[in-house]
Amino acid sequence: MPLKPNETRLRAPSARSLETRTRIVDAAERLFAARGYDGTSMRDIATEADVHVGLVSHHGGNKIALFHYTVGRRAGELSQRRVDALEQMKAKGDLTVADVLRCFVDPLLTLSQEGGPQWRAYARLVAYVSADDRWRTLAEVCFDPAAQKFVDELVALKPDRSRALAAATLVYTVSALLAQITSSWRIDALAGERSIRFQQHRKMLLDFCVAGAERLLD
Amino acid sequence: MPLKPNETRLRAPSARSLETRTRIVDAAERLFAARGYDGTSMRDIATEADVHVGLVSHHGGNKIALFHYTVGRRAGELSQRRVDALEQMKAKGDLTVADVLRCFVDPLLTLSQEGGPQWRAYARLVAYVSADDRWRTLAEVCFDPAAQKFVDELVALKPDRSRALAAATLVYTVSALLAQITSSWRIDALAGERSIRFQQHRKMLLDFCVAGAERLLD
DNA sequence: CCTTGTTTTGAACGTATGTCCAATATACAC
DNA sequence: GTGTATATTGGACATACGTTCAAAACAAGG
Repeated sequence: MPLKPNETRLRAPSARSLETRTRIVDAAERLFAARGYDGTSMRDIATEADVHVGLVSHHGGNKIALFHYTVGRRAGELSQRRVDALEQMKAKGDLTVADVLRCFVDPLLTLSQEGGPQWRAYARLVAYVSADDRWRTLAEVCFDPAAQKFVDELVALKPDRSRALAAATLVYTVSALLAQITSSWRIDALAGERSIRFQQHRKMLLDFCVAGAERLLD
Repeated sequence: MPLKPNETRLRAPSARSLETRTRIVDAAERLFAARGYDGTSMRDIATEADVHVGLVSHHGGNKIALFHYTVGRRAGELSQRRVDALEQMKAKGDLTVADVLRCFVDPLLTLSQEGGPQWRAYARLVAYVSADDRWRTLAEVCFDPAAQKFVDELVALKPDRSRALAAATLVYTVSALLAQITSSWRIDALAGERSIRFQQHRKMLLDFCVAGAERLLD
């Protein structure tokens, strides 16, 4: 996916230029994730990236193109990790419903926790895009292909159940996953405890979703 | 909760004035729900309400006050319906975990489907506020008191389990509920079916969440 | 009808926005 | 070095924003 569409160049971008590009997109990622599309101005991005305003347009195209690129940049890697995990699990032997959900949930959950601040920001961005109807087609392009594969896998595992049940399972699981990423503080607040450990959160999330999935599909 | 704080009047507002107020807040509710806070301008609201720009400020105060009021306006009624459902269920006999979740989920789910277009918009607004960290304290004020009661109820039902498990149960359930409201089209899309019936969606949601809750709490 | 308080209008304020363009600076091929 | 394509700067553009205010229209009590 090109940063600017129809970009015809005679020379390859310099190393410095590529670094600037990255700084701009990283800044956009953080701000779009934190404040949303409308809450983030091109000037905010320029300031965050420590760069002149015109440069944001020069490297990222107009605002909406930059947003699309920012969302799409890591979408491929995320999907790849999910599908890879699924393939590896399949190679090991027969799949269970729990395996399928784990392969879908774990990559984003782990990256958001241990993939550094940019992946943490990106996970929030995924939640933002998934929640807003305005980005519906963008979300379909970026995330639905992988999601379809996982629904297919669930259907293959439980061929006597309707596809609607598998689809609902995945959507509820995604929503709980994104809630875990964006609102784990809320669980802590309602629990009256201070910052429950990550592995405990992960276990609760997977237990909840696996049980729900088995109820719908068994 | 007053629309404008510290409003000192010598006369009661006229019927026409009250109707204008309602038109403005209803318009704000629709637009804030559809486009978010930053995506909605005061002029958008004025146009949607078919009213002069200055009137929005006059009736609603500044933008943030209007937003707070819009979110808060139906929060009380929603919480009341939830708590009422819980009390009625308790009066009937011993509660189950499934009962508690149903009492929490059903009011918003039913209102969003059968409460008219304004409640449908409000349900989306709740999802928007719940998802965005920026409205964290607003969400706490509007929704946490009722949520706490439901966590308390789960804890009372399963006193040997940690409060963190009950809190996680409720957060995951809320996220799935909001996903159901805002993204049921996504379930349909992944399922490859056209508009599954509301009652079927409701049953899938409750089955999923109840199973997850029982796994975490039993 | 006239007074008084409220609702509505019209229009302006300063500021922020996205986008664009001429200019300068930089990097690289020859 | 010289020339050329790219990267960066500075600054402008029209438009949109939230907010404010004086004046006009309105409602109601005396």
